[in-house]
Amino acid sequence: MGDGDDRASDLTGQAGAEAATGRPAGAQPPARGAAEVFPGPAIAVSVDVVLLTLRAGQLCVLVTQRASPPFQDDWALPGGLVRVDEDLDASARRQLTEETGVAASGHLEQLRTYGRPDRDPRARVVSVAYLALLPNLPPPPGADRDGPRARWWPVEDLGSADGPTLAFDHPAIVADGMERARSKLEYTPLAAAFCEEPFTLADLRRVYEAAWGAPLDPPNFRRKVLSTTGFVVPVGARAAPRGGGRPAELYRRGSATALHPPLLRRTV
Amino acid sequence: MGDGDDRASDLTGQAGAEAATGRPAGAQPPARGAAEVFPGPAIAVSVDVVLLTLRAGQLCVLVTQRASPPFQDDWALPGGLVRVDEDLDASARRQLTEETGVAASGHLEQLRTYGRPDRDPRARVVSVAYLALLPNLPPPPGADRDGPRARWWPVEDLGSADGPTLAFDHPAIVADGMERARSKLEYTPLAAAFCEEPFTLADLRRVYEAAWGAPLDPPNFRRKVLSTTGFVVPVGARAAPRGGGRPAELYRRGSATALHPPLLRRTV
DNA sequence: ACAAAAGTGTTAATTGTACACCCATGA
DNA sequence: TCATGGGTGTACAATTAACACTTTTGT
Repeated sequence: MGDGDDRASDLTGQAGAEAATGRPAGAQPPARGAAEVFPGPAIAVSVDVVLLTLRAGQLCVLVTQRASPPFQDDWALPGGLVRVDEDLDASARRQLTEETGVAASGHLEQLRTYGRPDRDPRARVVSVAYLALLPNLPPPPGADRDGPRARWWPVEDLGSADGPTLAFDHPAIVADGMERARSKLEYTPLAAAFCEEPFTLADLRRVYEAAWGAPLDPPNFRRKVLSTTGFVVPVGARAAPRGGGRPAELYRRGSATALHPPLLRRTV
Repeated sequence: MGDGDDRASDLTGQAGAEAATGRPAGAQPPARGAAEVFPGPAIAVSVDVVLLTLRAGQLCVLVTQRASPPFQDDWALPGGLVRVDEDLDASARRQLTEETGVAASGHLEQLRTYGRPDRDPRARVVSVAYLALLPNLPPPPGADRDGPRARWWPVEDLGSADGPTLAFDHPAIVADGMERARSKLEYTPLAAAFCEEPFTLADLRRVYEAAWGAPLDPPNFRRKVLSTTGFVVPVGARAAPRGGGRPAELYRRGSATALHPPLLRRTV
């Protein structure tokens, strides 16, 4: 190992803390912050949340408009610095609620951590990205409040000219979040996270169709879903028909966490 | 949002930096470290690497024995602090090489980030875990050197009484790494990362059998693999037979990044 | 010649796909 | 009674799983 360069890089998970601080690592009260133990320039830790929902048959992502440089007027994911005593998951929920007023119920999972040294021009910031999925929310959350402007953008518009310009490395984060969501639809019952309970099988099918951009055969979809135990459970009631058509049966989310066999996309 | 609590938590990805520093965020040279921009207690960022390999038909993980508290004499994953100007991926490769002498070629991917506030008793450390897969390495890397003792442990022994005690939250990290590897075998050609080139289809099959703990039918496995374009490419030679039996054809890794259709485990 | 491992062939069972058809409702 | 969407039935295609059989080597 080393040829004299900083031993502090050896710390987490193994020996070496006492080399960095100059005293035995074990004989001290638990430190409250890393700065007390590891001197030198620090790295900030933040979370960013990719919140996806389904609105009018389109997959949409929540973004807020930046009020100041860098990337002024561009659009950014909700997020912010993690507090010293705060768990990462809790931080993601907090940022979502504080910044957009979205109740942080629903599905939330860690996506990936982004740490390119130049991803934020102001400082070294490592960001833990989260993926959140919610049913359609009646009000565009956080719009016309005095806080940052927040709005939904259809993911379809993200690359196009009339779409938003995303700040930082958020284009890559959103793309990764989309891909995660799309592929998790295949082998988990996650599609139901986009549906408000109770929902119909057509609601559920439209989630897949919006995410994959291809129509699915309703009869076969129905059989697939119902043959997977624990995907959905019937609620014993029917939806009010809207504009003709037989009323559909209603379901709620089941207890399954994985789909066997998976519900595979046709082409790739 | 806020009722007076720290606006600095609002920083990354949106407005608020100037609130934390007291000057415009855009009108300054790029900061070299977050500490200059965001005062207050810092969070340390580290990487930990779950390095898996196949030895004698058993899936093994590389761990080093801790020489000092906390968790003295327990076993820990190779890892350490990320440098201020260092990319996360580069840091993972560096730690692996410095600490265990393992050439960081081969597959390396980000696994997940672990950030429970109490996961390191010394300080708040957020750790970005990586998963590395390598073919069997002739010498137990880093063994009988003056550095930290490093050795392979069969993952089978991890839970048992005669197995190692893992430090910190490393049991969970290793478990997550195993599960990631096991499921990626299904839908990516990652199994070949465990094989030294050139390899036989029997070598490849043994990877699946070790990871999933169940035998696979050799004829059907062969057809599956060969029918997936880009999984493996024939090298045009035969292996030397070992102790009787027809010599097997040799292959090397192909260019495919995904398996369609996937190679699914029988039961779950 | 026999054992062992690689590789080929064949068949039955399972699963996926396409689409015809019936059901229940609003207009 | 027609249009619309929900739900059932069914035949065909594709894939998988199981295993018999042939090939090529070492002993």
